[in-house]
Amino acid sequence: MRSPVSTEQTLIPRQGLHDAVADRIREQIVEGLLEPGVRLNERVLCEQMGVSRTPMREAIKKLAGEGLVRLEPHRGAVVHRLGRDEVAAAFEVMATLEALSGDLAAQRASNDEIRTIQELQVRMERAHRARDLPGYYRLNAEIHAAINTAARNPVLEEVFRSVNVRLQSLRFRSNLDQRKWDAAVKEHAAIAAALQARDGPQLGRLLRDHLNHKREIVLKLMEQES
Amino acid sequence: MRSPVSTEQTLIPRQGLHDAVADRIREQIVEGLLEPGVRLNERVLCEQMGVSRTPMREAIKKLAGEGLVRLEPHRGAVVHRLGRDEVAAAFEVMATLEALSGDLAAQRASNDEIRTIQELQVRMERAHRARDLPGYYRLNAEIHAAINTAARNPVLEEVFRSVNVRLQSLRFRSNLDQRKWDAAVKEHAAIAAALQARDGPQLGRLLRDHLNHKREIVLKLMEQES
DNA sequence: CCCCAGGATTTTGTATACAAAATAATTTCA
DNA sequence: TGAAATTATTTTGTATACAAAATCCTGGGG
Repeated sequence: MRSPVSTEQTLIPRQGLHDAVADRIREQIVEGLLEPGVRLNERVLCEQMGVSRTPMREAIKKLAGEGLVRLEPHRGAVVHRLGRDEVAAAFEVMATLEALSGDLAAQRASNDEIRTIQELQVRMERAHRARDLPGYYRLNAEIHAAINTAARNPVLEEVFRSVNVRLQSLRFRSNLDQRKWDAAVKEHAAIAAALQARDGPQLGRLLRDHLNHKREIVLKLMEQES
Repeated sequence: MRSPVSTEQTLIPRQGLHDAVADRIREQIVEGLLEPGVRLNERVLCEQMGVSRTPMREAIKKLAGEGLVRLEPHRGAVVHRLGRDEVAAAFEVMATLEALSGDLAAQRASNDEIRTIQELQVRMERAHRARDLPGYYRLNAEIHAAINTAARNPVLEEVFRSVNVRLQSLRFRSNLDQRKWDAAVKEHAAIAAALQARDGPQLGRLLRDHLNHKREIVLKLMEQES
């Protein structure tokens, strides 16, 4: 299924079993292993992960706060199902947050950060030419995250991640067609250029449009599937 | 073992003790009863509220997810202290979210909602003339919440509340001077007018500016106090 | 054959018990 | 006397136990 987890066990300081368990479940939700609508059975999950119910329940409360699961009184937690309207709503918010992120990043990014992002852009274009979709997605996410970091606004960063997590379970399966893919890469080139020029308003506009296009693509895909 | 819990048990449908406890603690933090920096002692809080540690800990995890407290491994939770930078960051995000909220509300609000907001505006102006600061704050918050609801974007609404909660502990003590107050009311009149005209972009701009002014006021007050 | 009533079983919600880490207190030695 | 070390106490972290609600299963009646 997946090579040993290797990496991120010690990178980010965990706060105990709560967080480790929450991370595991979140991963399973985002990757689709836990599908929307299914109920989280505490006993089963506890046995799977070899922990008791106390940290498990605390983890589930955390995920509920993130909006990944919904709590039903006396009936446990179910994986939240994103409807068309909610996806549209989330993208509306994301578009605005990305625009702010870009605007701020253009003002505040260090030259080093800009250089790094340009480099990521080059590597992403390379992945695009190689038709390496997973690599493209990874680099794409890294670029957006880097811009976000360069915006020097921890609240924005946190809110951004919070909304983004819910959408990630969708994008995983959105293998877009070639034309849309080419267009997205083109948009990213313009984004990189605006950042290089430190043109905040322009970068904001481009990112907003970029996200709006992404929204349309995802919504189309959702309607196809249903 | 313990005297009956008395108050507010049935107002809002709670999901169990977790949420009830979380609401109580959140209230105490927002109202300043639990000051920034203090450590939450589980035993003490449990005795105060007459519950066991299990729901208490779940509640604290929830508050940590909301950013109101910070979890320190093996040392418990401390009430998060908002520094100048973080307040500025939060207002930057809020300004953008309010702008989006206004833009969407202008497009999507029902005539009924607009009427209701105009009415709130009238009552707020009345509170202003009467120098009724608490009433003013309450109506002010109601107007912003109403605009937010009219925007018909549940994700935005949730994110908005999430960021707003952290700032509420500040605004409580920000009794502004008369001139600033007058200016804010004037801004609100323009906001109400733009909503009436359903001018989304204009309403967005006004709300963004309004929040930016609020930010300056709050930052000034913070610097005075320190 | 379907539906529903009622008890058995599972599952969540809450409380308590035990283990490990951190804090506080006390003793010992320079 | 003062500081370090060691022990005692408190506090958090985790596991288990018990209560109440919900689900499941079975049997009876229409």
